[in-house]
Amino acid sequence: MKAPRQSDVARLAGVSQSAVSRVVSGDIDRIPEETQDRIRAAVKELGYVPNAAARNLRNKSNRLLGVHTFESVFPHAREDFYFEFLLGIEERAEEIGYDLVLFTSTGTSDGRRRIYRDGTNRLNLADGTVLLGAATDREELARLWHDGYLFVHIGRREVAGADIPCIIPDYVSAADRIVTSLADRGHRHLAYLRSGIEQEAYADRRTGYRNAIERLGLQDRSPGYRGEPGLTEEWLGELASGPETAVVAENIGLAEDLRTGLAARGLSIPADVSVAVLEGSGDEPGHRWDCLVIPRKEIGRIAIDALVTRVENPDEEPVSQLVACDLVAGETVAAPGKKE
Amino acid sequence: MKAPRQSDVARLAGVSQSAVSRVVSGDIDRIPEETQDRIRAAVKELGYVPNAAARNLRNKSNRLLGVHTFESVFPHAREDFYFEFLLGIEERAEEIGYDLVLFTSTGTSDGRRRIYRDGTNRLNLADGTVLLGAATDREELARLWHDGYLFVHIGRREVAGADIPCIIPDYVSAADRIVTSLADRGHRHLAYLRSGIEQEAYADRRTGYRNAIERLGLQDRSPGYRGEPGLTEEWLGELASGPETAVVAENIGLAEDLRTGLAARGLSIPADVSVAVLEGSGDEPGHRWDCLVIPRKEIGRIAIDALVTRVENPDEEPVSQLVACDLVAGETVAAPGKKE
DNA sequence: GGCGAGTGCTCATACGTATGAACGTGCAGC
DNA sequence: GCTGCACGTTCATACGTATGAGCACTCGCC
Repeated sequence: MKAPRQSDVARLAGVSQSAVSRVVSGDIDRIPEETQDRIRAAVKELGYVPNAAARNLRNKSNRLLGVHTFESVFPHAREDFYFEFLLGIEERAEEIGYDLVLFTSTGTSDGRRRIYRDGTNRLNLADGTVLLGAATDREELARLWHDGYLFVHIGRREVAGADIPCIIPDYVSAADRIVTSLADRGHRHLAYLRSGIEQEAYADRRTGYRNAIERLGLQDRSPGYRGEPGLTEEWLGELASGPETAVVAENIGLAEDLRTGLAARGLSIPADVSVAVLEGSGDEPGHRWDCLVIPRKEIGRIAIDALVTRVENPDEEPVSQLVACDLVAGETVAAPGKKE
Repeated sequence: MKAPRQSDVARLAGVSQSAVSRVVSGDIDRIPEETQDRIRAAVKELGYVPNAAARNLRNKSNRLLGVHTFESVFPHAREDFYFEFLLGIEERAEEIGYDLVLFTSTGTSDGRRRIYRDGTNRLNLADGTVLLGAATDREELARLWHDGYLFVHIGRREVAGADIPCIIPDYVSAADRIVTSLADRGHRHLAYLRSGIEQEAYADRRTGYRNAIERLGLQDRSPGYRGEPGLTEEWLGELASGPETAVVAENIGLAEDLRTGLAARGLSIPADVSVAVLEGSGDEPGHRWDCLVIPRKEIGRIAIDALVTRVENPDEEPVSQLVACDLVAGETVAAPGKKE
């Protein structure tokens, strides 16, 4: 009942184990057709299948790529956040013949996931790993990098002293282009509605916004991208009474709040104020925001390719990649409204 | 730069490789605290992590569970079909400290996935595998079983000569209860709307339906569950002119078609005809069907538990499990209508 | 003092594969 | 007939781990 080995096949075919190994793994330069056939017949008869663990031990490659998130992979609240990335990851892995390991064994009781646990890094089971998720643990990332482990991260992550290879949605350019398109529509006075999130992706949004404002000589006064995060009454008041005709919001949640707040003041979108959002809106019901589109599936595919490149050329310097985000027109941007 | 091995740790700690092995794998009965500490310190200093392949080769166990579908795991059209199963699978795997391998390397150019490919069964990399999906390949399933590979299948699958261990949504009972509830509402003449799908899950629906009809002495005349599949004009005609006051449809698609067909004849649901569906309807927009609920997440969890039980007790007879489906009330069943 | 029972550790081996080196054989060329 | 060479095959080993068996030593007890 035990699985047959190469030596079993060899005995049946009347050859040595190494001959079998050569045939099953394709190193057949010096093995005549006839012997090959005999070996293949024996393989078939015994139902031999190679032992992956032994192969891996012998070689050093697994054709196994890891996927690690610091939260549950199949997510609950953040469903659309991960899902599309995974789509691309799976699709590309399948195309190039790699399997995927979902690291779920690293869960702790508090719902977070740790890579290192009692000193053990389970990730080393795979040839390399794609890391993703909002809740990245910087310390672990740094340690992983210092250990020389092969990985790429989806989304930009900066850690002092480490040069993390990332696949980065180009928020800088997207934010710039969104501001530019508002300017093209005639808006000269903008406001930026920021969240409380301090993360590279948000820093990039702010950079892109600021760049465009300065380059185009637009006005971003109060409330401004430098202000306090969140949507306060004070912020709304300034916006309502100020000259701003357009708002750029960091994410959909903020934009929704903004709509409510404006409505309470008798202002509507986009008649009075145009609003663009620096986040993909997906297919949520309700108004269609003017926003950017993160090509998540594409990014997943690129991440796999980048990882495999690293796996196959371990000595080359890792390199981060920018991925362009498209802009999508919605119903929330118009020419400057009556407010002006 | 190469990953440290137990022998490296051993040298540093001034002990033998086997002592290191004993400590890292917890066999410490006869190793004093002090030595353990020295070894652990060395482990930490070198950043030693066990080599999964070697462990697996030696042990035969990996703490790695496979997930194989015969279609793309992260699906496109069938999104909700797989997704909830995966949720449960991941959740449970995390709880019990196993990792998951998504077998994506087995894709063929035609979009299907094969387990066996040029004689190699990639699955044997994992300790065991959860198989799921509508497009199960019977032949591969049989071969897998005959090879003694450890797996469980989500959904009932029968293959001649093999006793496939399955986690089975109890469609028999659910269909029975749906008919019973229709009878309780006063319906005596029912019709069954069948799809063209010939699969165990549909056979079970039909069995449950027939059981209840017979047990309760109800009438299922034309068009009946034995009839031709699909919704034909003829079928509709018989229904419209016959005494039936309720229809049990095999799936949502059929039910939607039925609604359209009835409307064309001036009949509405549930005023004229009550309709219950033998499939979960999810959160689709539109009318809320009276239907059953497949506890997909729960089934995913159970599948993992069943698989792990098999992995840990390979000698025990594999056993299939039924999982009860709840019924959910919608807006499509009422007391027998004016038609009667 | 001799013996049994623990304690702390090491030795040696097996798991299944891949592969460079080596070996034997037959044949062509001088 | 000896050398060189291509061909077909096998030998031997390494990959990193786990573990039963075994060794050396100490302690307690009669």
